[in-house]
Amino acid sequence: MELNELQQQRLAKLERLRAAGLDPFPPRSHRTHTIADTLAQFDELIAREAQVTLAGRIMGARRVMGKLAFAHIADETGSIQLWVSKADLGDEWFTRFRDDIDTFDIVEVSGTLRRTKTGEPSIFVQQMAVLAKALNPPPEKWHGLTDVEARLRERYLDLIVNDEVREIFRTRAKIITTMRRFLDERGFIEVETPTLQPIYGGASARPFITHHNQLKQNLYLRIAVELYLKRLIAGGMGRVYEISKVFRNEGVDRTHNPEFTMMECYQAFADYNDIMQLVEDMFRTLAQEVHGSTSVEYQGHTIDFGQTWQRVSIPEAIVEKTGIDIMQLTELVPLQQAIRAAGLKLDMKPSWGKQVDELFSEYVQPLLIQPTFILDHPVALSPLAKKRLDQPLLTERFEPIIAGMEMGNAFTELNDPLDQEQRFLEQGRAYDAGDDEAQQMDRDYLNALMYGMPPTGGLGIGVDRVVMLLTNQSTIREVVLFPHLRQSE
RNA sequence: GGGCUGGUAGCUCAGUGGUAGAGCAGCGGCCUUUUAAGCCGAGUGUCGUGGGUUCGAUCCCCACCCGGCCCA
Repeated sequence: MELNELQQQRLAKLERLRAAGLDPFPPRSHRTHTIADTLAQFDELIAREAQVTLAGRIMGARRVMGKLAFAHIADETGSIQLWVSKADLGDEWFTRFRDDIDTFDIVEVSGTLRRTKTGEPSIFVQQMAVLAKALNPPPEKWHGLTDVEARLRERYLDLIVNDEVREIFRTRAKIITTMRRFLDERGFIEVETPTLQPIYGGASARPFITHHNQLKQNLYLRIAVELYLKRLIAGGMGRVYEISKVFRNEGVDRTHNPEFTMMECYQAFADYNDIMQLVEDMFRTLAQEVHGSTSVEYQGHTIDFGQTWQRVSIPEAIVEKTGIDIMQLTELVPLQQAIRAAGLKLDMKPSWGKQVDELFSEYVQPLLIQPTFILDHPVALSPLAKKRLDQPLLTERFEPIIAGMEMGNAFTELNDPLDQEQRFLEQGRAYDAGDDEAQQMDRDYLNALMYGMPPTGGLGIGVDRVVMLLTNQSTIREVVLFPHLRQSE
């Protein structure tokens, strides 16, 4: 191990502790109270002159003044001041605290509780022990650790010094717990389906490929959970859900990480209208649980989950914002001509469906701040969704959009195996034509549908984006503990 | 992938074609009510990496690596 000067100084202190017969990494702590419990019961503990033993990391500066010193320790529940006097602690340990114990060391202290003259709750330390010597020094005490790259590469340090980061991940856990309880209470059964899949499907994305050595078989990391969950619906499980990582071989930006957490749920004998209701209820519940209110501040906007969401079909929304009527321009070339004629700055796409998607993503989606269901996606973009009976070019599909972000995807599931086969074949043609996000033919899934799958509503929610929304973060990397970064060495 | 921008001490940052700086932290000394404690003293480096130009490069040029912001 190559150590810099500061690390070597700390190592020398560690060796001095060992030389004095102390274990710098003893196997266990003997704390009697967490810091939060201590503070909650503070006056009562003072009244009966209780001896408490607390454990935590020394945070901030140690303020040593000859025969008296102050410091703070923090555990996972809070922080408290140490009053360290030579008289109480004794010469040997006072000197040791001054010379061989550093900021970031994890220590155990025993003593009684009092307030200082400024009223700050403190433990008057009579005994001290080292629980874990820190060899790495802390970052600067006033500015802290702010460099984004350093924070993410050493997320553990970020968590030690940045309270708000720890708070984001507490909230993330609460969101997932609440989501799970919400679904459990509605009779959904949580299931686990394969991460390693011989055929990938359920979304338009490129997969990661891996290899099973013994089977001599290539496998894909799942890009979605969808097709396995619908096999379960065909199998008679009426309501199922899964919360799991999915993997998409795509770039990294403000709203994308190559692995992310997806919640998917499917409900038999429901349609996409029922699912819209479910989404409204779920987000209202999440906001209420996290913020105690149905209204949420996000990046300067107040998002209101207290009322029914707006519902706008894609064709209507596009006409409204751009004047282009995709229902009148149902071929690629005329649509692109209209886009040029309207002077819109837009990439030209290889198919009508992709062009509609591009038009929507650029000129409509960013404007949708309040919770909105965007409805009726083109069939060409929705190979797993049921067609609208009245408009066969469109499907019974919706995407929940909040703060300009696509939060998920849902539809009335296509359960006709013959139509599904045609859709897969069409996807295959798209793939051959160069669309590397097109879906694969899944014969086993068709086989499941051939036993009959009830009319079903399904939903996928990007959990990370929900966490962004409810923790007011503008980038996904702030809500993922270890977001993907290139290797630094 | 493109444009802009950054990488200098453990951290936060300044800086210049002529032997590299500050604050904080750390180190030595003094100090029994501190809260970014105070006072005195000494030290800290692959200036992202590799080439090039130059008498001399951290600085100028080129390539590359790793970030950030914006665009695609």
